[in-house]
Amino acid sequence: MARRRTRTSPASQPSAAHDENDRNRRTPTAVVKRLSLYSRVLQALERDKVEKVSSSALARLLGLNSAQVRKDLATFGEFGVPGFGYRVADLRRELRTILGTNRENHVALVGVGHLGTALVSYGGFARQGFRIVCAFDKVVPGRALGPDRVPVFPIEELETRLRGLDLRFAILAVPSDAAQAVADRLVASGVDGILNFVPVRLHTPHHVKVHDVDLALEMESLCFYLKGAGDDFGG
Amino acid sequence: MARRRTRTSPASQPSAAHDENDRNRRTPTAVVKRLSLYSRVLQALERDKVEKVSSSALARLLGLNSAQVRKDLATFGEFGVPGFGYRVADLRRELRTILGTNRENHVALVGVGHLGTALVSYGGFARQGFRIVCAFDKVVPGRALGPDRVPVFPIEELETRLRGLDLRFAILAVPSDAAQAVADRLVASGVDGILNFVPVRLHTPHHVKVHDVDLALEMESLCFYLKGAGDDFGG
DNA sequence: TAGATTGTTAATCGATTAACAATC
DNA sequence: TAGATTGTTAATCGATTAACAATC
Repeated sequence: MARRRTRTSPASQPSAAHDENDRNRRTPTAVVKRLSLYSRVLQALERDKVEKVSSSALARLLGLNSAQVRKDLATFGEFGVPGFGYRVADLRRELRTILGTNRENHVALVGVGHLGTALVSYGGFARQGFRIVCAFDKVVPGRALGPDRVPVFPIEELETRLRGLDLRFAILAVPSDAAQAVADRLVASGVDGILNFVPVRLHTPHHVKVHDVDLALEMESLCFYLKGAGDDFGG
Repeated sequence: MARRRTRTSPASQPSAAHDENDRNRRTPTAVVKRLSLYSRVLQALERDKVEKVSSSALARLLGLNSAQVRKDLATFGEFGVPGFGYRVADLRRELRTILGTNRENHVALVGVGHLGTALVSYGGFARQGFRIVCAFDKVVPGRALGPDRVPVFPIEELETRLRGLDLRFAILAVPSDAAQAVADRLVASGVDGILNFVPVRLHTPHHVKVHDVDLALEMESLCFYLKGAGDDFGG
């Protein structure tokens, strides 16, 4: 586990625990997104029995620069072997540990409308180990949801149901006018990560991480790049 | 319509049409996303009968820097009045024109699984003028989808059905292994904007704009920031 | 006119990339 | 050893922010 190179200034290192939390907080979203991409590519390579991969091969697969790949990976340790590359299985395991996807993560869903219902059955979450274990809505449908028969509880029971669950994630897919109130209740129940599908800026305490997914906004961005590209060129 | 300030070098302007397309292609995604956000905030302000807004008020509402707001807006013209601010209705109209959301945009949906079905009924698209006018799937459900009764056609009919529709957007929500083939057919049918929900990097001609929405990736990013923030602190 | 706020320039900050010594 | 590829430094590029003259 010894480092191959000495640090420029070993004296400047704060305590280890503080160090890691700090690094996690400070790592830019762009880097984290790329880590997830690497992780997924490595999953495919491992499935195909590829044993080693170089930064330039990874870069090519994802349309990135190889220096960027090396830099991203080197943020968290020295996972490669100079002159050789990275061992696929090892690197994948490291990345999953870094991302926290090396174990099953339980998630609550609030808002069982069309989108919420679709998300329960969405295979992509399960594939990365995210498991929706319970759902809440104002109106409770007669039956459990999706292939996993996820139970749906009335929203009034949010606090009591979450109490024993040790669950830190929630997916928010309620109507706009309910979003802030529900978010407050989730946070009070110990949730500190919210994947927010509601087009509203949520106000939450500092330690809570909100990730917005705004489908209409994605559509509008796309629209911008299209608009004009082909108008009125009487071709 | 005269500019208030002279350009540093008026001679350096290329032809107008080339100029605009070029600008659209070069405008960074981050700026475009913010334009959509401004547009949405202005929609709310207009609904609340607010007539004027300053860059600093907009910045506060969205958690941005006021200089950034002014710079973003000034990219496309001089929409403000020094000493006064921006007229809400005017600015909103300008932004919608820039984004291309000042008119109804027709969209095709390919892949009517859980996610596709949810997207048809998702109110957020309709609210910004995006209308899903037809859908395609391998398996055609017995009935039309959602409140608008969107017809679902067999995927074989993609080319013939799209022929007369003057439709430039598509939403892709098919299984991973079908994604590239479907994208190719969409492009061949004249689609040049794809909102891609499939976790696969699509290869398309240069003029086609693909926007990836990767739900599992968003979840993984969130997971990174959570992991570690509270472990093992026997509190 | 005095006060306010724009559009823009210059300074800062951060992220990407090129280059290369270290090393397998 | 010779060839390859890492981790890292320094250079480049782009995006954000501060500051202010222009102007309503």
